[in-house]
Amino acid sequence: MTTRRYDPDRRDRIIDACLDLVAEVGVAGVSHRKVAARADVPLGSMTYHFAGMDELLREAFGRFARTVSDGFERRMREATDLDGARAAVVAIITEDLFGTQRDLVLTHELYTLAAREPAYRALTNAWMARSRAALERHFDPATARLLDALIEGLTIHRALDTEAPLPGTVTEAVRRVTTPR
Amino acid sequence: MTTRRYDPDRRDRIIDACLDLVAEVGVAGVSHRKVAARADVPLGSMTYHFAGMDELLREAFGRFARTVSDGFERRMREATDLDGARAAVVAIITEDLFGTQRDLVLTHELYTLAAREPAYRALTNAWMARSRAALERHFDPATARLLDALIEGLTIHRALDTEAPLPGTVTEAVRRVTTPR
DNA sequence: ACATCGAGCGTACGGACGTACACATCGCCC
DNA sequence: GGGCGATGTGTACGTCCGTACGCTCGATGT
Repeated sequence: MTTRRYDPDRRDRIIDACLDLVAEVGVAGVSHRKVAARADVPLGSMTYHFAGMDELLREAFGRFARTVSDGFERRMREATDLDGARAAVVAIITEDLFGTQRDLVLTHELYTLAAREPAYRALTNAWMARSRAALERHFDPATARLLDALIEGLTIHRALDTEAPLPGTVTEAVRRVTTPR
Repeated sequence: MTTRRYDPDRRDRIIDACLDLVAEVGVAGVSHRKVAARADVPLGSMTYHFAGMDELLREAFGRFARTVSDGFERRMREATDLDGARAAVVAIITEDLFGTQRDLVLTHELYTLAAREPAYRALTNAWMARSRAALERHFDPATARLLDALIEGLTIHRALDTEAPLPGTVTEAVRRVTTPR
């Protein structure tokens, strides 16, 4: 029989399907049924593995945040000196985060949830704490904080503003912020 | 008779009710019925005044963006010199935007829509263009751009990060970004 | 070989949703 | 004053939703 009984990755597959779906149609557009179809699991599996949509979303965004955060940390770890660190920050802004529509959308969906519900804020807190810690390998705490905010803002504006950015803008921004006086 | 026939503000009331509702339960949680109940209009009015939820949301967020943008512009217009402008930017970050949970949530809801659907990106574009123009009363274009991004990032981090900000952080950030070398 | 048990599934139910459309009510013009 | 477009409303329909729950069937121990 081709029954699928015993399939230990099922739970993971559901989470991944959920993330994909959120990226496509937004939190507003997901339903147990759509996720189930996308993950190719029976509807009943949804309530079996997750207490409700909220639990599923929290796990999905937890995974997402961890993934992005890992990339961030790697970039910063690979930088060996101050200029390298600056370059890494520029790369994060212009390549990593701007790169895929998917990550952009998911990030905003998460922020939106976090803005309203404290449960999700735990995820954003952890994420930001990791970013700051990674930056503090190379910069003093106050600068790390500013840099983190700057990364956020530049990323958003690059994504949500069709106006072409002036070349060198990002590099210049990083230089200013990382230059105390 | 207490019939409500002729009530020219009805359309506006619906839009306001929609914004309130979005702030409370998110775009994911709004429905024609809930908006109608909140605005105290019959369900039929919804489809009568708006072609669909999308049209309503676009109008609602258009109004919201314009309102916030007006405040921003006023702040910048009232500043008379460079230091005044810097102080105005600090005030925007620490008072205006961080002030109310409602505005925070609505901003993110809008960004989320804009991240996925180009139709909403027109709104964010216009908003950002106005911000930049207002900043350019006092700063050169490149700096205005950076400042705008910085405002964005600092606001978000203040809102989504429970870690208490170091005092003077914002002031220092604005000083660094507005000091070319 | 087979009994048992619990993990996992399919289905069916009640409710909320958006929308279409027939109808009520109004302002206006004669 | 009374008929008639235009404006606005109530309702009913089909769709899709989440979840509860009884049943199936594979794994395991003997």
